[in-house]
Amino acid sequence: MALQHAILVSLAERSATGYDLARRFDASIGHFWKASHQQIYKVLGRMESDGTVACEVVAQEGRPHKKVYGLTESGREELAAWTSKATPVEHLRSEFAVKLRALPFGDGDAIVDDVRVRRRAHQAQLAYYTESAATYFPRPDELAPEDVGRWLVLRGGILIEQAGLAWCDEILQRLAPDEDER
Amino acid sequence: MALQHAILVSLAERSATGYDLARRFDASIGHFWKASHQQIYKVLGRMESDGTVACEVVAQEGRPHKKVYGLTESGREELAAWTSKATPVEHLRSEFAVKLRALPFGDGDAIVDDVRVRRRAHQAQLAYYTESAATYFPRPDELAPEDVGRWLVLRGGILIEQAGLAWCDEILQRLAPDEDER
DNA sequence: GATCTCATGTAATCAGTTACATGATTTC
DNA sequence: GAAATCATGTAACTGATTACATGAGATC
Repeated sequence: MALQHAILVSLAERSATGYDLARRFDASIGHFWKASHQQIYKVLGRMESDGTVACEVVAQEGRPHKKVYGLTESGREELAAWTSKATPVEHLRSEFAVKLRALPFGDGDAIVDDVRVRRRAHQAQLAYYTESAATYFPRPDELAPEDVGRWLVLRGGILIEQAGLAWCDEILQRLAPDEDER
Repeated sequence: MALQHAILVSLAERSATGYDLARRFDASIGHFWKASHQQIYKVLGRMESDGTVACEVVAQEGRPHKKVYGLTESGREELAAWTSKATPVEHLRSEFAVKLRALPFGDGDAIVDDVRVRRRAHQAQLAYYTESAATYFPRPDELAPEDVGRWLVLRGGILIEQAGLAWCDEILQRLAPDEDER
């Protein structure tokens, strides 16, 4: 149940509505932890019962009312406690790797097409991270202490996407060596 | 429901009991797709109902009887059909990245310890893949066609672990620059 | 007139984890 | 005598996805 902790982190950075959180889990923090709005509302509800978050209902003109959530003291404690205990190393789970192993039993051309799609996705994501890094952290050697975490996360994204891209390139070189790697 | 497809691939390579599959999902294919024996038995049961696999009960002396599963014609078709349609690019999900973002709100020293544990895990996994590659594919330029998939999967493992290792090193350099990276 | 944004949820289902259960043989 | 290996499962629970639901205002 790590969505809970991801929400704690996000609310620690800034209070938000469920809707706001859903958007964050679609971008920024969402690049490393996806969550749908349904799931977020459910977990937020439980967290409110637990007392780690609390909300204030804000009425608006011409817009639905909204519930702005923020961390409680207990939420801040929970977050600190979570950082202080080790997170088990997650093993990777790659449907794509399974598919590669299915090469002798399946459709090679379709798999190559799939690799190309994947390659483009890695490329796009890498470009996005690289741009974000240049925009938000133009001087990585002079980071403010509160920015170090975000910077390191971005670096991780970049390294992982580069690895994914390199993998795709190796695969294409093997399976479709004569073709352009567009 | 991709465990189903992982099982199809594994049984296509060689018929097996649920127990055998559980061991494979603990090693080889398990490096890219983990599954417990409980889950495997459950899914195998469903696949038998669906008719993609069939089993033969084999009695043994001094050992429990066993059910040896293999692909049916329909299973082989299903596997081929699966390879022929694109697999959606899975987004990464990293509790570790979330934790890095929690740096300003938590226990920096504990997080550094966590990074060290992770670094060692990546190192061990990388060593394992590298050794496997050297043992099973000493001449990667002269691979038999049926080995290409397994080789490419191994390469992916190596690239991903290298990226993970590099990430850990960058993090440690930032957060604990004076200490030994043991 | 259609689609997008803001804003909240419920219900059903599926996938995965954890705990529980059994029992013989082989190795330390 | 204890632990590991072989071999099979059931049951309860948690986490995540998908489908369904509503409704106003803003933009194209």
